This record gives sequence, C-alpha cells and structure tokens, in this order.
Amino acid sequence: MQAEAVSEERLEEWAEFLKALAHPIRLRIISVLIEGKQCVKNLSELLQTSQPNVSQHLGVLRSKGILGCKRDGSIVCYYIKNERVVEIYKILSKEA
Amino acid sequence: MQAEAVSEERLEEWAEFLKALAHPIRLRIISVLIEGKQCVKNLSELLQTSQPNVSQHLGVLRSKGILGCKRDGSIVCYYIKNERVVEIYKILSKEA
DNA sequence: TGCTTATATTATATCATCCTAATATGGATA
DNA sequence: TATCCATATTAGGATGATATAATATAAGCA
Repeated sequence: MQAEAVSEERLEEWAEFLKALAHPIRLRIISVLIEGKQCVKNLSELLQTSQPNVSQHLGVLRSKGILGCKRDGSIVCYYIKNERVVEIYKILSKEA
Repeated sequence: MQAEAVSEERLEEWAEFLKALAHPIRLRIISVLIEGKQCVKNLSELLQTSQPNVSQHLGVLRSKGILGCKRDGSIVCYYIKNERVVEIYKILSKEA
C-alpha cells in the first residue's frame, strides 16, 4: 500500500515544528514541563540560563504552538500545549 | 514518579538528531525511503532537486546515523537505518 | 507615585545552515 | 586509455539562529 504524497506545505510545517524542538535548552524546557507547568523564573533557575535567553526560547516554542502560557499576576506559567512533543520526547528517551 | 534528569550530552545528541530531520527536503527523503530504498539519482528526480543538493542532504542524514547506504557498482542506494525516524514521521503524519 | 520583581523585547556580533556552481571521484564500458 | 554516468566534495555568498547586553513593559506593593 503506497502512502499518499505529503504536500510541500505540510513538510515545511513539520520542519518548523522539529526545528523548534531541535535545541538542547528547548528540549530541557520540554522535559521540565512534562513534569508540570512552570513559571519563567523557575525555568531560568532550573536550567541555569539567563532570564532573557529562557524567555526567547519559550517564545520560539510558543510561536509554534508547542507551549501555551497563562499570566497570573506578574507571573507567567508555561505548559505543554501540543501533546505530540510528549510523544516525540518519549521516543527520544527510550534509548537503545 | 519523577523522571530522571537527562544529561546535557544526551540533550545535545537529541537536538542534533532533530535538527537533521528539520528540513523539508530531508523529510521528503525520509518519506520516500520509508517506502523503500532508493539511489541518489532517483531521489534527485523524485524530489526535483539538484543532485549535489540531494547528496548534501543525504550526507547530513547519514552523518547522524539516520540513513545508511550501500554502493552497488556506480550506484549508491540509501535506506533508513535508524527506525526512530519512522516513529517520529508517523507521529507527524497522524495529523489532527 | 516611586520602587521592586517578573517577563518580554531589541540590537548586535558571531556562528551555522542553505543553495548554487564548479570540480572531483569512481565505476562501467567501448 | 578515453569517455560516460553516478555520486561526492568544495567554495561562495546569502540567509538564519544563537547568546549576551541593554532596555522596555507590566504587575504588585510601600
């Protein structure tokens, strides 16, 4: 059974999605958020990375619809919005 | 149950792996090779992409252990070596 | 209002990736 | 060996991604 050809647009979407994941800091962010939502400050401390840098990486993930966020007062909590990243993370984790 | 922290090295490996996949032409190559192995010329024609460009993209995928190749005379056949890319491709395919 | 904390944005320099064009390698065959 | 076909490599400029530093926004509180 021959698979249907995938459109160029779809491939570009997928590439953008994967590119957003393809960074050590962003993967670390995913791994933390899989355990539960976190605010920017906590992420910054957990990852030992500057706040602006974490914020930029969160922006990348948010802009691709991978993460969502919710402001609560002056604190912004990020969480995983696209469950496919969890599946992909699991595949990466189950190492040979 | 708390997941064990993933090492920085591991995260960098994963990022490299995902970065190798994160390109429309390389995803197209994967989609073709999922259907069966192919030589460079066929890939170049199927993707309507110049031979040197296809060769470069194949080199990227090969260098990350994603593809393997086998020379048969003057023809080189590429095939999927790391089955994880098939799983990831499936996750991308089963679109909402 | 002024101050502090939390987060986001912008600018910039550096480094990586991309495609194209040109060239090189390597096997087959006349 | 000369030539052809298949593939790989290299060099180039263009574009994109990155981290840092500096600055901006925005909420809470004295």
